[in-house]
Amino acid sequence: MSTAEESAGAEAQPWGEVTPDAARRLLLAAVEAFAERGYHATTTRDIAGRAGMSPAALYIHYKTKEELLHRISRIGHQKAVEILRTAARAEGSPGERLAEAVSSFVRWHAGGRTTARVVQYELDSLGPDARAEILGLRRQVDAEVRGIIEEGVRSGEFDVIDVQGTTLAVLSLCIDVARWFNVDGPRTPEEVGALYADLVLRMVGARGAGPAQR
Amino acid sequence: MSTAEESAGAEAQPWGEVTPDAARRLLLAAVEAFAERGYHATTTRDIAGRAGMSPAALYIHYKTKEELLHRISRIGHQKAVEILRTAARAEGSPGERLAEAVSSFVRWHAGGRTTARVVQYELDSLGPDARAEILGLRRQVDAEVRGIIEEGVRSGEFDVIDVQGTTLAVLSLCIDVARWFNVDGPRTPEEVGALYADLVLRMVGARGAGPAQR
DNA sequence: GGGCGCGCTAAGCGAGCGCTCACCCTTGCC
DNA sequence: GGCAAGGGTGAGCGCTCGCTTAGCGCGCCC
Repeated sequence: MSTAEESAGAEAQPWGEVTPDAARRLLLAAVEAFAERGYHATTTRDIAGRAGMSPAALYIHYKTKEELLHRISRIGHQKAVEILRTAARAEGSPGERLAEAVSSFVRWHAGGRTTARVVQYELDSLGPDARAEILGLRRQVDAEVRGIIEEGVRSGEFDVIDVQGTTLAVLSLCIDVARWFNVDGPRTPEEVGALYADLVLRMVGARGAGPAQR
Repeated sequence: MSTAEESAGAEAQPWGEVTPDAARRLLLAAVEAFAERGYHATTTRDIAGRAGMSPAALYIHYKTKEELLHRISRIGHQKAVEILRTAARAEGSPGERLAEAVSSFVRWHAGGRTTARVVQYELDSLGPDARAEILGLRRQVDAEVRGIIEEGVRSGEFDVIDVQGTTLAVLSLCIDVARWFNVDGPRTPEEVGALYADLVLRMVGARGAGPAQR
């Protein structure tokens, strides 16, 4: 599996596990291109060009253009699950863990916006088999967040009627960051993460949430 | 055909203003196709086929494939502005108007998911001029929601630190409904609208929000 | 009732697509 | 030095794309 050099917040080398160096450069170029123009509008010539290689070089490392997207999507989703799982299994109250889950998840979507865009918005471009595999990872993402919220409800710290609907809304809020976040905009990923953590605590009716209590 | 799906959202005649009948049929076919596969993955032959016409017929009513997207995007954004403006200018407290704005906006995204998908996610497929025009409409959307929140803050009914950031989050939450909503899923557009209105009132710290008080 | 214009189609153009293939370099092992 | 192996390239295949053009049928006005 992955090396244990993981620390919260900092993605050291996101694509370090892609082993032949040329394959990693191609994958990185594909992430950029897919995020910028979308999967279908990206040509294999464009990907190879960004990686400084000829169009044919792509097919030495990947069978098809779709395999590139599949690999990107799988690695990205695994990273998402890992981020949420780390926050969910940390110590602290459900409110603290939910805040940490949301803020780190948002930081990932804002800071690695190119990757997150591909991961979250190009799912439909995958074939049926690949999509089915990725949907399994998405269910894990949902389960981690739902778990924290359920715990908070059980302990009385949260006040939520529709747990599944609220889980969906929380994830939806985080994921949509990848659509609108602008690196040149006025907010840093950290600021958005903090704002969103506060908003989510309010959504679940966490005792002590909001600025009025300070 | 699929015109029946529009009835749930109570949109009377969504594309009534598109005047030559064949042009409207082509536009409707394009909305379906763009929503299903994305703009770049949709062929002009597919659009014409869905409308029951030959590929060349498209170019009698539209100069290019992009003009179709532009028209759809403009009409859709105008509808979005209209929905929010109606709610913003209604009578009632800021909380009541914000709840109505969110629930009707969400109902539109869920009930007319095909249209909303194209409107919200295919903006980047437009050329620079068309995109600039649409971005103007988006600023109006933002201004309507921000206006309600500012009013609630001024009157003391809401408790919000970052008005612009919260506005962004509220709109983001509504818009992302178009990504995940499933017509065959367990929730109706009305249910999602009601849930989201409640969540948003909690986000702005509205006095009296949340189920505990009900 | 003949000419005209409108809405539409069949056929096809040039371009660019995903992908393949024959061949060329380097590298490392004997 | 001989040579196999594998990463890389230039050229190009078959195909489909967005879009164009020549022409057809038919309602309408004089």
